[in-house]
Parts: sequence; C-alpha cells; structure tokens
Amino acid sequence: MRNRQYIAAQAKIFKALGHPSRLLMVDALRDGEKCVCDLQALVGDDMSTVSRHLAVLREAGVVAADKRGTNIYYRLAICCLETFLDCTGKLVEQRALDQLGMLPKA
Amino acid sequence: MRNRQYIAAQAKIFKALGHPSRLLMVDALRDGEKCVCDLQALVGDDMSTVSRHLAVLREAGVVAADKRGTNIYYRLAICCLETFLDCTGKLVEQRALDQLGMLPKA
DNA sequence: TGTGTATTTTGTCAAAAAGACAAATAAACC
DNA sequence: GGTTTATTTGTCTTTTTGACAAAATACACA
Repeated sequence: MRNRQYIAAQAKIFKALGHPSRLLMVDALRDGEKCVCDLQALVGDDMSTVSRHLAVLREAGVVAADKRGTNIYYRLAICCLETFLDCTGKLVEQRALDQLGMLPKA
Repeated sequence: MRNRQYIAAQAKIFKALGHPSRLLMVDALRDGEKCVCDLQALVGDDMSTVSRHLAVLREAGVVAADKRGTNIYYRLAICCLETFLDCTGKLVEQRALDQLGMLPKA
C-alpha cells in the first residue's frame, strides 16, 4: 500500500525524528520513560520549547505520555526504533570515516 | 556513543526522509535504481524541485548517484530502510485504526 | 564544433517551523 | 481556599524549507 496519504503519514514520523533535540529525547527514552523535567534537563532548551517538541513527537505517534502524580511521563510508542537507530548510526560512522579518507586528497 | 554531533547527523537522515516527495522517491528506490527523470515522473514536481530533494537525500547519505550515459541513476545507500518502513507503516495503520475507534465517541 | 538532452544551480517569494518569553492551566498539597 | 510546581499555550520574531521559473552546466553524439 504505497499511496500518498500513507507515505505522508510515514514522512510525518521521520520529520518528527528529524530534529536534534527531538531525536536526543527519543534516544534517551530508549532507557525507559522520563518526565518532561528530565527531558528538559537533558536538552537544555526552554521548557516551553521542549513541550512543543514533545507535542510534535506525540502527534506523529512516536511517543506517548501519561500523567502520574505531579509529573507527565513520556515513553516510546514506536517499537522498532532500536534497530533503525543502530543502522543510521552505522551510516553516520561510515560517512565520517569516508570523509576522513577523503582528506588526504586536499 | 550518544553525543550531540552524532545525534545531529542521525537527525539529518530522518529529516531528509521527512518529506512526502522524498520518502516517495526513496520508497520507489527499494525496487532498484532509477534515473532522475523516472523520479520526476513519479512525484510529479518540477524538475528543479526534484533535483533539490535529491540533493537533500544525497547529503544525508540516504541515496547515492552515478551517471551512466545521459542519465543520472539514484539508488538507496541505506540498507536497513526496509524493516523500518514496515514498522512505521504498521504504526500509521494502527493509528488510523485507533482513530476510527475514537469516532463513535463524537 | 555545434546541438539537443538531462540535470543542477540560482533567484525569488510564500509557507512552515523553531525559539523565546509571558501568560494560562492544572493538579497536588498544605 | 491559596500556593506551589509541572506543563502547555499564545504570540511574536527569526530562520528554514519548498515551489516555481530562469539560467547554467555537463555531456553525448551527429
């Protein structure tokens, strides 16, 4: 099923992951759920900015939240991230190595 | 290795995939390499727009290109896309179903 | 060499996203 | 009930992205 709407919804997921702060938070959530305050401390942005980023991730379906006590805890809602992050990580490393390999030419 | 630069480079990959036209092209490339003209026909955008999108994908390391004869052929440069697209696809489907389930409430 | 074809680059503009700050909300707890 | 704490929302400014058109490049081939 490769139609436009389907692709657009998938693109939304990728887009949500396509920001350093958001990816950093998502990456941290691999260790388990965290409250907004934890995530704020992690990325160091203004609280309102963090909240907005989290909203983007929620709307894309990447994370889910639930309130317990005083805090709101976020957790991953996407199961397969692990392998893909490993994969993109390898790609990043490979490209870094390739670029080192290119340097001698200059 | 979860540092900022590394995360940023990974975010760049996600960002590149986070556009409907780009994801559509990437998805099409799962079937094998295609020339720019094929991809342009596929997404239906202006040729210059397609070219820009391809540049984004290239710079993120998602695709690679080589010229043969008159045309430039693009292919996937990222191996693990298959499983992740299946996964995000399932997520999209699940969310669509969930939303249908929500409707009766309204 | 000249010509047509495929692709990329650049200019310009409109639209979307990010970030900062203040204000609002909500819920827990005294 | 009022205060504190955690989070979201409104609004504004700045930055980035995307689309289309026009110009430039590259290059195969007659």
